[in-house]
Amino acid sequence: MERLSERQKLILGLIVQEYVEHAQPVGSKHLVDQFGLDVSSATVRNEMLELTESGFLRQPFTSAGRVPTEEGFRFFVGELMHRQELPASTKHTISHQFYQARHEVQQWMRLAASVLAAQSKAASLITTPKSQQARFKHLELILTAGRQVLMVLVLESGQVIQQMLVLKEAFSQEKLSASASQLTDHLRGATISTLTTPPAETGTLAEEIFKLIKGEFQALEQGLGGEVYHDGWTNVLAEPEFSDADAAQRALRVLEERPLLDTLLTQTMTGAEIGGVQVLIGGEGRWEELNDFSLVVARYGAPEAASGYVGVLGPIRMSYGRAVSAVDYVAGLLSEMVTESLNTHD
Amino acid sequence: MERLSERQKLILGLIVQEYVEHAQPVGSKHLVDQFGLDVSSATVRNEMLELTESGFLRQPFTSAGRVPTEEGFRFFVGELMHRQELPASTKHTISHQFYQARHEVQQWMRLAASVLAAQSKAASLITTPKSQQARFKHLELILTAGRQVLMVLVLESGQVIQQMLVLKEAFSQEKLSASASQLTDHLRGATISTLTTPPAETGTLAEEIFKLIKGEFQALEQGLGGEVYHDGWTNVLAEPEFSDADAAQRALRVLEERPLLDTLLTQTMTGAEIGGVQVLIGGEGRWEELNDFSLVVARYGAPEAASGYVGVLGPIRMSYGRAVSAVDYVAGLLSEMVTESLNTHD
DNA sequence: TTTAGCACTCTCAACCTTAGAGTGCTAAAA
DNA sequence: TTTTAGCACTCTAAGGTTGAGAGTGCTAAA
Repeated sequence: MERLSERQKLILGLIVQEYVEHAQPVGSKHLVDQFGLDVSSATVRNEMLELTESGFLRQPFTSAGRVPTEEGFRFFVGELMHRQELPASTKHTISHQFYQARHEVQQWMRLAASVLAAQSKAASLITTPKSQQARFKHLELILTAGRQVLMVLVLESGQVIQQMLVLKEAFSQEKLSASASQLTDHLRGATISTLTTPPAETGTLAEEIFKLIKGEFQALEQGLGGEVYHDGWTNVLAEPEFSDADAAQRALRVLEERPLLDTLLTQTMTGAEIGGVQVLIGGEGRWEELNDFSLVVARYGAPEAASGYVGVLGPIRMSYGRAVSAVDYVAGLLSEMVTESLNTHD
Repeated sequence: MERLSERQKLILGLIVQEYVEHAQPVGSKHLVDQFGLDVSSATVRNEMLELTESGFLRQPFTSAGRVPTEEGFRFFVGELMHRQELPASTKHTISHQFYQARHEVQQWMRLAASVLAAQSKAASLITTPKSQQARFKHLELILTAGRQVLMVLVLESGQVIQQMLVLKEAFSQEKLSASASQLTDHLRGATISTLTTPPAETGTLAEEIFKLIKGEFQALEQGLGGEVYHDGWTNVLAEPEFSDADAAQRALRVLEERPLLDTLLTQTMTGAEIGGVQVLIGGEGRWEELNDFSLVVARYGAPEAASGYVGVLGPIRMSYGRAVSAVDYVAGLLSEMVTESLNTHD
């Protein structure tokens, strides 16, 4: 891939900008008129020809204007784009809302989905924070009936896991509470790796519960079972690229086929730091569900504790500047929320 | 509205059946050929003319076949439809899956959404069970830092509410546990109406917590804060009536605009018993979001305890026989789950 | 290296035409 | 009285044609 001249970069950038706004091929004359370039349309045409040969632009048909290719968008995002920060007043309002919702994870999630959809004008996707490194904090056992017990497991991340158990034999509430408090003392701060030695002799109630907790931790480790919050699909269906029913279906498949979303996220985010925003443009040839679409994702959370993904799905000609900063900002807020709830639970 | 002859009912029924299957206007000749009627197409035409005049059928244009009107579908659902029960083997598989998911409300919900979408071939919508009449069961207070405390509130419905509190002054974990167990004893089985007398002298920790619990119950009473699980939008986007982007948008609005869904549900279901399936066809003139769409809803849960809504959204020409029995069956299963979790928690 | 000029290509919208489906009506048949 | 055959009529959907216009690539001059 040859090096682009400054003028070529300028023209590519303007074409992306115009195309993002109007969803229509951009012609050389239009470009000169619109931006008052001090070269003629013929010159622009020559540059466009080169950009086309380099693979950054293409013509939908012989005599239409140019449209950026996936490659073109990728170059734009990588080198040309400048972030469009949210206005300070908007940020202020948003963070205030988050502050008010600080007690309820559900509420952050909904709020984050809604804010992100509104700011990026695309569809937002957010996974619940999941303890990569679940740390034990507290255990309660509540007798329900006979051998049935409700186990409430509190993690340091603030996550509460409830699980109905059927024990091998019946115990009184006193016995259960005693075991729970014994285990709470013994396991405080334990992670999956330090969760190897049972706290008591084999065959006891405590050992039985211990095994169940361990199972729960293992399931958590695999990242199974999180919810996906989302919003803004109506935004995105208004875009012309979704007027094709098939396109809309492909996009929604990302939401409804959980394994697809999981591989999409893990493969896109391998190697990315928490806080780093990744942009997946047009499926990169590997994900045909994302043809014509792009995904802007970040990971949020507290390293080594709990983290989730937050992202935006929109047409390939989405406003990346806005999407990236919106995702980044929301990811930052969510990270704060997670960290805060982590600290206050210590 | 005049009375329909048996033959008119037959013809209306067949037209609905054909239209549901092929999404295209049904002509008189086609009807005779397809079903081997022992009258001529001319006779059928005469009947169709009357049905059109009565408002049950309409012609999209002068010389197309007939399409059922909303009124026609309503008559069909009310008087002609016979339910298409799920095969016993399918039911068996489904109830087995529910049994395995019985411990986790999240999992029922996901499972129910997925099953319902698959069986009805439409989009499913399920609200989490909400305690109409929240009954107190158990309280835990877990010290986190300083004056910050995690309150875990368990309801008899099995619902667990977690809430971070900041107390007016700091207490030890022992003190908190004592208060929690005191309140648990005092409030066992209490509902919002019996939640009037504080358990202790004013100014104590217990009284402070009591007020918070009361606030929590009041929020619950208003039915605020439930999640909506859903699935099968990709099914429904494949239907021709959704190929129009605007139509797809209108349908998704039902999912994303929470107040819309709430009024839709409450207004449709007023007066309906738990277990009764309601069918809202084409918005009935009141809901323009539902033009061309129908909603099949039931309420599930345990009366006087916790209940939610389960329903299906599809094109107006959906297979009502299948949708109604699928919704009914899933509502029944969910009711069992709720009831069971209610009993085991007593 | 840039630009004016120009022939060329291709789409899109508008218009026309035609085939065919399905009707409603009429008058005869049952 | 009800049913049916026959038929003229209406309207759509699909296919084809046309012209305007947009935007190009090339050439040759600046």
